[in-house]
Amino acid sequence: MSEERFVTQITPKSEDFSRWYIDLIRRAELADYAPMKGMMVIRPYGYAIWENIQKLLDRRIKATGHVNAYFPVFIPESFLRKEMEHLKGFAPEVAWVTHGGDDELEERLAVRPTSEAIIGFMYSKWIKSWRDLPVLINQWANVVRWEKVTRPFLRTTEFLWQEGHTAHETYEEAQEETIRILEMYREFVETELAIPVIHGRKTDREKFAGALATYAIEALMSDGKALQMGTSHNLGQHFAQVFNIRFEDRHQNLQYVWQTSWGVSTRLIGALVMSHGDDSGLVFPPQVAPIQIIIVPISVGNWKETVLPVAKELKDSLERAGLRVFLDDRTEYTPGWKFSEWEMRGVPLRLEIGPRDVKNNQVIAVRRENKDKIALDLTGIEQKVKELLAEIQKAIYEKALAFQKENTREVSTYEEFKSLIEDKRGFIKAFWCGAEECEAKIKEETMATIRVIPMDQEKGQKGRCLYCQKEAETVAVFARSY
RNA sequence: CGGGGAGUGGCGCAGCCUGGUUAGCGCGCCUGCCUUGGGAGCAGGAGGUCGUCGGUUCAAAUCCGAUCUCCCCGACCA
Repeated sequence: MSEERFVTQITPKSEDFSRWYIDLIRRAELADYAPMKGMMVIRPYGYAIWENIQKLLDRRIKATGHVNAYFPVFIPESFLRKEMEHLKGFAPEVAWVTHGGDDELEERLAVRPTSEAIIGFMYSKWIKSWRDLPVLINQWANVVRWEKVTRPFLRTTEFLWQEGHTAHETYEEAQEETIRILEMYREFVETELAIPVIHGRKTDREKFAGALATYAIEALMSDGKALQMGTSHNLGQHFAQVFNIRFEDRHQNLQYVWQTSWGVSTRLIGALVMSHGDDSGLVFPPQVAPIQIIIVPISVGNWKETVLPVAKELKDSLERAGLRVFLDDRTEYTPGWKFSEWEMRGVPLRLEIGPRDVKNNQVIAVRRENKDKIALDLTGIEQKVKELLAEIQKAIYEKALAFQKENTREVSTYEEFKSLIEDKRGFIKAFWCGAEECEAKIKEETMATIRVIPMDQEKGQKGRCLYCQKEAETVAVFARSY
């Protein structure tokens, strides 16, 4: 029954990818449109994923010495204006508060598009000595950017994220932090979200407004387009100079601090959908799945007396083992209906239990990602289920990795590049001379951009620039992107 | 922001061109019976100021204008 489609309200992925994406998000109740342009409601089933992401990432943020705090949602216009390069980057998408009640404000307030400015201001008050450094603060918050084109999770007017903001004594320390976080994001996304990424530096054209350098993790969605999943910026002393964040160093010299900032957002949820989902619906990796195990009792005969008590006991014991379990004992739906429904919602493992299974002291386990069925003995099932979930997590990652590898290609000629980007998309590795002009022309002619310049470049490699044919030493990864 | 398409019970649509009593259909929902190992069946039932505002008309889902929202393709964008 592998090719049968039980869920008919969702456009098949192969037919229309973006329609599939939107249908799925709404049908699976991850999110729904709000009545204001570009805004959405993250529904409980979707928010549960965010909570799992928060929990798993926050743990890592704290483990690397950071602490959480919260800064204001409003930022005075003059603060943003202090840093023109930064403001220019954001100006078109800033939402402004002009009135408090009926009274016009003396100064407009920006609804934060990001918090460098307000945090920079506060840091200037808090940091006086090298003994105050480093400052390692993270905040979980919402931000607003008035985007023209919006899509649920991928780009919405308001979104949730975490933003880390650190201040250091030296450039080297700040750079180390920038890379440490990039690596933390890479490990987090690959381990917990089961999405393989490439990581590297952004070109000047693509970097954060006001940063010295921006690094990013990028993943390939299953339609062959790239999605930026997290960024880490070395801000240098730019904001320190603007907001006068100075400290007296170990040799009694007054110096500007070196800063970083970094973030990931609810876009990660969109990435989960687009990386792992299939024609039957969502596929969630167990680590972040809102429900890891769905128990479906097979309702035949006097199942309420025979099957249901065993199912309840199974649920309790799995919950005691620390698993997220839901027992679907609704009588108004048939087992078959429930199978399809929970597959659509991406639950990684289904346990079916009927009278025959009760008799045999077993359950039928069905994996979401490959639909394999196996019988599991009820005795000691907690351990077996945990192992199975770990296997599923790994299998989902391996599948995505295989896809990424298949769709990462190297080219040497521009003709080859153009035809690949048109038919197959995916990541394309090619030499680039470093000129912004070549980058711009390629984008104009093919809609592909440089996603990152990978960290792991071979030393001393030489080739010719994809566009201008001049000698080049840098390989860049190109793709069409979201 | 430019070009194109679309808004009709919860969802998917028909009706609109050519205005005319009661706005249909499928799915879903409710009640009952019967069923339940891959989205069961039968019977009965509820639910819509046709996105919103205004105009034309004796009469507007239908014609005209404005506006909001969504989708697609571009431009823009950490």
